[in-house]
Amino acid sequence: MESVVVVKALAALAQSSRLEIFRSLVVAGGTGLTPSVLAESLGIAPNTLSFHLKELVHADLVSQERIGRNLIYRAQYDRMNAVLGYLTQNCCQGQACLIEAASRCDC
Amino acid sequence: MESVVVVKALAALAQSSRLEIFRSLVVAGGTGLTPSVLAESLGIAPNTLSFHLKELVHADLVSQERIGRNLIYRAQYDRMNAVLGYLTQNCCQGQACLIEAASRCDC
DNA sequence: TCATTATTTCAAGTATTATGGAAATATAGA
DNA sequence: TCTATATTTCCATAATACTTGAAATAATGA
Repeated sequence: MESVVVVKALAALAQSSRLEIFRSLVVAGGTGLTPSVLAESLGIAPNTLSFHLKELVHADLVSQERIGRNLIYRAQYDRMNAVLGYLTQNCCQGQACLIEAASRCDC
Repeated sequence: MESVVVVKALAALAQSSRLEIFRSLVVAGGTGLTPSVLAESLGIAPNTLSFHLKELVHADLVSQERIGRNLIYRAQYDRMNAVLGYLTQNCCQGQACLIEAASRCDC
């Protein structure tokens, strides 16, 4: 995974509204959530929410699917996992690491 | 772990120079690295490097120790792991998750 | 103490980002 | 087609962040 992509993903998550949005989507799982639901539950104005969702989609951390009048946003678990993995890669030059495992989601 | 702390940590990592610095420190492990070494190996001006290191220290992702004329910076693995864990917490409402493990470093 | 090396702080300029209001687009149903 | 709902886009403003050059601080050794 390229460092530029990782920076983009981290930047997308490094903002309180977006982190909340992403966390909501992670918890929601495969069902996903609509902007309306997110806007209401998080108390974010629809245009601001749209801006942040776009940011997350551009970072490939979230996917978008239209179903009728609604849009469904979902967390992209594989991309999230790749970003997490990047941070620990080659940790301690491979030595002294007891585990290389935890906090990955395989939904 | 509080969301504010996580945002701060993610913001600290969401910048190409800092991500490189942090990755170098993660790879270096317990030995740590001095600003001189980092500045040379990454090609970052010393004052710019200092700015970014401070950012990482403030986010608690990196620790600082003085040894004689040199400062030694080290990755804070526990904090990094906590941040990674935050992102996957309660993933998919607990259902359908095969593993809750990977990409954590236990140096 | 003085000079040197290591590192940080300060100030300033530019660029990027977040937010809000208003308007535009898309879809569905009457 | 008309209307309502859902969502996005556009624009302007305010705040924040990155980088650079110059100066300051810290620690060591001569």
